[in-house]
Amino acid sequence: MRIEDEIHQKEFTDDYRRLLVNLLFTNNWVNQQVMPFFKRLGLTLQQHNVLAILRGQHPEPVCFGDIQNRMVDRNSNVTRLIDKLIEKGFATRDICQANRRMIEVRLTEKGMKKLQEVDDRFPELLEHFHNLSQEEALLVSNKLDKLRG
Amino acid sequence: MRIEDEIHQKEFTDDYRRLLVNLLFTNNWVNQQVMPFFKRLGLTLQQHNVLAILRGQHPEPVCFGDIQNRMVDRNSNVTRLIDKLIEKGFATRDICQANRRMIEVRLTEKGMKKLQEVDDRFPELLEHFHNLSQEEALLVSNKLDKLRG
DNA sequence: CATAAATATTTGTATGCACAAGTAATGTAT
DNA sequence: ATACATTACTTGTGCATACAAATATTTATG
Repeated sequence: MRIEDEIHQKEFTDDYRRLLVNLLFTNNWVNQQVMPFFKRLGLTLQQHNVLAILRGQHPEPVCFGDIQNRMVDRNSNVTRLIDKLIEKGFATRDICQANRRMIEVRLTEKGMKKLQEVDDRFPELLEHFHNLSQEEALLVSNKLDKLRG
Repeated sequence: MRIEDEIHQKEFTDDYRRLLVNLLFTNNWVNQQVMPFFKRLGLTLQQHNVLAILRGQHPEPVCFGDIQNRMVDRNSNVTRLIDKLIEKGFATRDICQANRRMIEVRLTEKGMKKLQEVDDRFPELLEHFHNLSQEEALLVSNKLDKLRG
C-alpha cells in the first residue's frame, strides 16, 4: 500500500521527504513483525542481538564496549541489557583480570539453546519480507547502505 | 558503509535477513538525524506529525481517532501528545457538541507559526538523504511500499 | 424504556530509552 | 610518586511507549 494512502496524505512535496516518512512508517511496520516474534520466545530484539554477538565469539568472552559497537541499536544501555540476560540465565559476567575495568560476558548453554530456538523459527519471521523478491531485497539493502553514506 | 561492516558481521545467511537488519539499523540512523532536528525546534517527531495533520484540516478541527489513523507512528498515545501540544500553546481542545464522546482539536496561530518554522528549516534535514539520487529515493520508497504489502 | 454493545477517549502501570552524572581502574606526564 | 586525563562501565532521572483496564457517551435491541 502506498505510503500516501497509509497516512491519508494526498502527495508529498518531494521524493526525499516521501522517503523519510516512508522509512519511519516502515520501521513501525517492521517492529510490529519483529517484536511479537521475539516476545513469544521470551526475548526482546536487543537481548537477542546481544546473544547473537556473544555466540559470534563463543567460547571467548566479549566486553561491553565490543558489544555496544556491534549492536544494531547503539543507544542501548548494555549494562542493563546484560543484567536481564544474566537474570534469565543466558549469560555470565566476570571482571576481566587483565584489565579490571572491563567485564567479560559469556554465553551459557541455556543461552545457546535459546539462540537455537530462535534460529529454528526465524524463517517464520522472514516470511513477512517475501513481498519482495530476493533481488529486490538485495537492491533495497544496498540502497540503504548508500543512503547512510 | 555496508551493514556488515557497521555491525562487524562477516556476512548474512540470506538477503532477507540482511534486509531486516539493515532496516533496523537504518532506522536508528534516521532517528539520529531527525530527533535532534526537531529537538532544536522544541518539538518531538510525533508532536510535529500531529501539528501537520491539524494543518491539513485547518481551520476545521480533527478528532483523536482521525489523528491516530493518519499518524506515521500509530502506537502513540494521542491523548498525552495533545496534552503536550496544548501545554505549549500549539493546539486547542473542545468537546464536540454533535457527539460528546469526541474531542475537536484545532491548530492555534502559534502552532501554525511553529510549523512554518519547521518548514523553513526542513531542507537542512533532507540534505542528509542526498546520498541517494532523486530516482533512487523514489525507487526505495516504492520498494518499501511493496514490502509492506 | 431498560439494557447491552459499540465507540471514543482517558488513565494506570510496567517497561524501555535517552541523557547526564558518577565510580573505579588504568595510563600518562612531570 | 602524584596528579590529571582517559577508559570502561554503572546509576539516576525524567520522559516516552505499550498494553490493558476504565470511563463516558451514543447506538442498537428486545
